Amino acid sequence: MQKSKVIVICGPTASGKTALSIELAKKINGEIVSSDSMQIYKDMDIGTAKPTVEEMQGIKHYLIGYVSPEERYSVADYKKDAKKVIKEILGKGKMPIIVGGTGLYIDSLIYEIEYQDIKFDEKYRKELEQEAEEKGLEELYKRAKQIDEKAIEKISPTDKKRILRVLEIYHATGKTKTEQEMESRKKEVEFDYQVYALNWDREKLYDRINKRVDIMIEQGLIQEVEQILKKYDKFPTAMQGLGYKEVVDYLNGKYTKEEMIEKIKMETRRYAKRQLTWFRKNKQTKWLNAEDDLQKNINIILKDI
RNA sequence: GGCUUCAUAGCUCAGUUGGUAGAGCAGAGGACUGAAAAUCCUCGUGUCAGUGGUUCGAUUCCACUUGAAGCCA
Repeated sequence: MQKSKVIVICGPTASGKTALSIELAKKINGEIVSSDSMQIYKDMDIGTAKPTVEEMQGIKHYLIGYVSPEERYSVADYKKDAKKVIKEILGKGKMPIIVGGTGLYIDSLIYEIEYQDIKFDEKYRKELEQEAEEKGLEELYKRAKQIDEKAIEKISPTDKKRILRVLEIYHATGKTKTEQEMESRKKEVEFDYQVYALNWDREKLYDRINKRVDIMIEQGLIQEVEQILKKYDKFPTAMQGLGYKEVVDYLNGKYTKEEMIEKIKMETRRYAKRQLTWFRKNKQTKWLNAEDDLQKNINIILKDI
């Protein structure tokens, strides 16, 4: 049996993914599945540039604003949620369009990465962090190397997150990261993913990013953050979002408003660069010039389906 | 108008007792499997303001020019 087609539209932040995907969805009876690690959260609208109801033009969007900022969310959750939604859309006879900038989330789908059902061990994480603080990271690096020498070859001795992860995987499953990763890619990819990436001339993209940050501030990003801080009291991952952590620092008096705005712009530009590095890795991706007419790019996609 | 100080990477500045120079930031490239908007790695040639002079050799010393800052009138 032939696999169902699923469209994927990725690209750096502020590249015009939202507009393209909505126009495309209107043409092909599609529905949109977000693949954005920050848009999943409730009440974080302005800073994550969630599409507004008006922008959506009646096109159904999934996986946006459905998780509390107090919750911990990971790729494993995303993979499960996204697969469910894609099947639901296909079940209605519609075309799923995956849209977003979180490369890790997109890869979990297009490479059909399987995540074991394990729970996050808050206590163990804290123990490791404390140990890293007291004894130094080298200590943990050595231990991780004893467990999984192959995995550690690719990890820098200063990359705390990945060192901890090697230890955590072993602690939770008794397997090494290397073993776990081999097992995670055994399953055949279920759908026929057609991946497109949007890009701009670098300077133009940076210009769009800078302008977008100014607009976010005008739209009330600072007030949005204040409300979130009032409403919730823990943020395991949500406050890593660009624009959020910087506003929090500003509210704590760490910098002036102008400094904060410049910082958000700079960090967002860097983020866009990292996204491009990620998307370039997939050689099957078709690159669309976002500076071209929207219809022209839509026609390119239409030819493939 | 006079005096003083300064002019070095996109920016802020080191430095060379005369042998053509290096940090931080910015920027670029890369990695990435349960935090990923996170985390981490690599990368520094630039008429040393301009024109002359001294010298084997000047970015460094001298003169002039230009520009900036400060002080005095």
